Amino acid sequence: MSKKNITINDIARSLNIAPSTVSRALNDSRRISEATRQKVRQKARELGYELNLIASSLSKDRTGTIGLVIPNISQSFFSQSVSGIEAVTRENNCRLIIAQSNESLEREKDILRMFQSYRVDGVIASLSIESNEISHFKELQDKGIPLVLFDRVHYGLDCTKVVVDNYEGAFKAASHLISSGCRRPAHLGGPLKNRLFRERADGFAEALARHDVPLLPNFLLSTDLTPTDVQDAMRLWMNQPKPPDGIFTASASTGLLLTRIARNMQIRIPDDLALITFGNEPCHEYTVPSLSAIDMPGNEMGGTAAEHLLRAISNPKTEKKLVIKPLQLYIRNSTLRKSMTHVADRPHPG
Amino acid sequence: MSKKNITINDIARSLNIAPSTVSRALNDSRRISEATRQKVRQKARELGYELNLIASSLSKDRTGTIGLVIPNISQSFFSQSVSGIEAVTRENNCRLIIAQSNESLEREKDILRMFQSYRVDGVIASLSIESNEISHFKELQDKGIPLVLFDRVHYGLDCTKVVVDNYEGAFKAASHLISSGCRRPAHLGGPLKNRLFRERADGFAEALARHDVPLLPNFLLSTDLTPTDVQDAMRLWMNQPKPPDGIFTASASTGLLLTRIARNMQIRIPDDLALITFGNEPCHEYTVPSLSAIDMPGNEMGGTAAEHLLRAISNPKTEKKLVIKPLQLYIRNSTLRKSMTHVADRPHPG
DNA sequence: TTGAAAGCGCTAACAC
DNA sequence: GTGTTAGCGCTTTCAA
Repeated sequence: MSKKNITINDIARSLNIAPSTVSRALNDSRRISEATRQKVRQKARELGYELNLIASSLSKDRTGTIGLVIPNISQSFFSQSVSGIEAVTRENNCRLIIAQSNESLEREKDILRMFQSYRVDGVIASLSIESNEISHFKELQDKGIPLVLFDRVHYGLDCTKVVVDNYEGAFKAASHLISSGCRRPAHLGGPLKNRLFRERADGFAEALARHDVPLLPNFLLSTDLTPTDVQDAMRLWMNQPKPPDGIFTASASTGLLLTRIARNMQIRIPDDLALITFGNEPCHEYTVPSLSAIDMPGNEMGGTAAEHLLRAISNPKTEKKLVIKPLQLYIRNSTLRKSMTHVADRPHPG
Repeated sequence: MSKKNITINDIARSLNIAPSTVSRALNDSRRISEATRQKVRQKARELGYELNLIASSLSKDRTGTIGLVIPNISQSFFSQSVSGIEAVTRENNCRLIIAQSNESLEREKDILRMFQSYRVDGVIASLSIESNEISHFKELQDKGIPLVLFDRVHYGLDCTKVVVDNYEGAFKAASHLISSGCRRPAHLGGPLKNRLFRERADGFAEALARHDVPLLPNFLLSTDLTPTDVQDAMRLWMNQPKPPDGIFTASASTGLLLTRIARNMQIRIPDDLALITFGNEPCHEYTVPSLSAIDMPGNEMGGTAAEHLLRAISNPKTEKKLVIKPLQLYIRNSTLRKSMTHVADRPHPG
């Protein structure tokens, strides 16, 4: 029973003017008299006219839509990013298509194909774990579609990238462990083929070196951070005569898992083992003890990525930048050791 | 430097056939010879042709896109729903536009307008808290756009709705409190103008009645569930001579808040106070104690909603249904009281 | 089975 | 300022 949609032709006819005039009136063109502008807008409201974005897109060869690919929307970092991106796109009234790669390269390729078919004006992406190969992004760029990467970026792509200083964040985290009294800090890291994890590992190692704390054998692990990996790492470490007294993990979820494993192993945090994670989930405040973390400014990173993309869309010659966002250290109870003051449970700052 | 996009005309020209033939070949029409079909597909691949969905949508008057409005993607229930919906839409190769209302009615209206402009083929929605008024959805339906609601539904709308049995879930939760030994259970509920919260409150009350447990004065509160409300409720209850010995909260996040407040008030869970929440967040497993919950099958609800919508799109005469999904009780440590066995920390079933 | 032609609703030259 | 006209890339009659 769908009422036929009202078109500009309907408005034109009922006003005895040309469709193009209606279009101009509706688009706030300068070459239109105020009188007709009013008249048209009035009639449009009266008839319940809604612009057909599809037709408009086809003739303008711009859809006003940007595509977003993220690995997984349920990680709070990414859902924050989405909010940041949405805020900006909305402000510039441009639409957003979101798709999850679920960490699959195949899916990521599919999504980009879909975006191309959709003729999105630009793409924002955070790479899947599997994406070592990036030809699909290159193809996208070859078609002239602007691209901005954030967080999980690939330096082989010539585009604006919004990242955090993983090295510095890891350095901060490790330094914090040390200043909390840890003398045997360990790092549970991600796959080193990934630059992001390499930087985190390097920052960790450098902090130890800088503070004259020895990096013990096996105390810097690189794994895929699956639950099994985490379990194995803990077993390996805790079965040593002298296990670590502090752990810096390369991902937020790993930290949560660690609290559970530690509890089951009867290891007390922070007394036996301090813990700090790269990445901050809301849940970090609710665990016992609450978890210290390096917080990644998802909202802000998303916003910046979107701003850069919009700029690149309106001016393809826009310079490509590497934007590095600052990281903040949230100190909670998981790194407050015996000797130190206890911080009452409360929401983290900001 | 954008390579011009290849069109079916390019293919047609280079093959010396008509564009319409190319279209038929590409769309697996039946009225095409296998030979030309092959030829065309071959050439298309060769030239790197990608369908222009915009043009296709305009001429078919179907976009193959459905719009999704949810209050907030960062609640795990909703991000699960998104996954469920995505799985189904993807299978039927149809695209998804996601937008968040952020619990704002104004924003929700905006989004629907945007969806109409986009000519989405259908809409799936979960209402914002503010959406008592639903004229914007009625307008959508008047334009012939199929609508399916899930979880946060409005019974004034004539459309398929996918919900859980809130009454029964609350009944289960309260019964569980009672069988865990609570004799003074309380309910921290949401705004009663909202049917969903009314049902939860009713289910709670009924369970008490059924088990001959008295519902004490002020032990069934209706609030907006803001952090302040939760704080106030706890103060009210705990200052009583005989405070509750078990709480059933109407939302998952409220439960998390409660654990913190309880800890600060030196109230032990579950010994002094058992706790169970309507809604289950991943975080529930990591709190100490872990939190018992009524789990809402987000993934499944989303999937069902999507299936129904697709059906309604392909056949507008499809019967509108009320689908009620079963709820599951996850028993964790927050309701395992002194007398009872301790459940080791581990991932919940399933 | 294929081609020719019209049209989806809008925009943008180009005239007047 | 406004109208005329010609597309945007595809689908879909209708003929052949």
